[in-house]
Amino acid sequence: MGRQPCCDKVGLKKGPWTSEEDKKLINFILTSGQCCWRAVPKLAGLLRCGKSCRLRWTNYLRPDLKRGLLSESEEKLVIDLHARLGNRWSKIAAHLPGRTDNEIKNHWNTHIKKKLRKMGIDPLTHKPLSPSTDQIEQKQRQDDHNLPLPPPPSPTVTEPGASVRADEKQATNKSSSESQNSEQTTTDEEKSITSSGMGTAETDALLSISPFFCTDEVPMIKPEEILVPSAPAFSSSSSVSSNSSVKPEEFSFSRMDWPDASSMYLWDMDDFSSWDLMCGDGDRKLAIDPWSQYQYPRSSFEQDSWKFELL
DNA sequence: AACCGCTCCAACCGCCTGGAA
DNA sequence: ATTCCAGGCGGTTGGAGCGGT
Repeated sequence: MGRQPCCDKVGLKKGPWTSEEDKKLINFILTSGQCCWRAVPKLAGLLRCGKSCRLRWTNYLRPDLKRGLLSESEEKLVIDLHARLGNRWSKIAAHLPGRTDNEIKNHWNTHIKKKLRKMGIDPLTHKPLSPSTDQIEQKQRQDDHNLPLPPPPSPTVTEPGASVRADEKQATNKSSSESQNSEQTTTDEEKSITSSGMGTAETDALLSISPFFCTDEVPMIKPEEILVPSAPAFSSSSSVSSNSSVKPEEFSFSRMDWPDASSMYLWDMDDFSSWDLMCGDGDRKLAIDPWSQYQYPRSSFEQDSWKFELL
């Protein structure tokens, strides 16, 4: 028996979200809280499936999201966590306030993997690339550059047609199964991983010896500037959506400081500069323009009765 | 200016999991 | 014990943006 689709897909919109849709979703979530995602599109007046709404919210619209490239320290933490947890991005994201699993996954695939390879580190095993792995990586680079491949070696040496991706998948599965096998220990490991405890000795050593591991293109965000929400309703992990019924009263924003106004290029100001949704009751009002936290001085957000907590 | 190739990331897809009935 | 459902998760893809020619 086949699984039912998560929603009736007939007539539903797909693809990039418009600012109008974002507004509707944000307005709905902030006024009604996160309830049954399947019901959200209908209640919010969106022609989207609930899953799409959930992803849009958790990966992009959540007010506690930190934007921009990962900082050096965050990258190190991701590398360290990946060495311990494998491709369990949501678990990794849980250790990086304001980051989503999707974001970390993308950053891993587009930046960190390459850096590690340049450093001669296998991004799957976090160990120095073996000669055989080197061959695979070379093949990968050839693939990347669309160079013609040499004829496949004998099947006993390397699986013909075994792409790096398949290889990675195997490793990922292996990693995953290993992780599952060691679920008990993983939990313990996770307990031992904290934001302040970033970087295993190996990772630090690798980072320090490599001339290639350059994070200078990354805007620095000081760890002490990272704020986690004080209300449990908005944990930084992607599992936040499991918390149901977030009421505006329970909102607390993390502070996302940007070095200067030039960082605002990240936002499409044409889309959002002009709207100003408000919610709340009585005197307690909250500007729910999620971007406003980047546009206004922090003091703008400390003057109301909303809770903010600086770690 | 036009084309091409590459990079990056938002969004989608399908499977998995846990809880309720 | 079984089925169904909603949410979560990880892998993959499509297209916008950018730089090079």
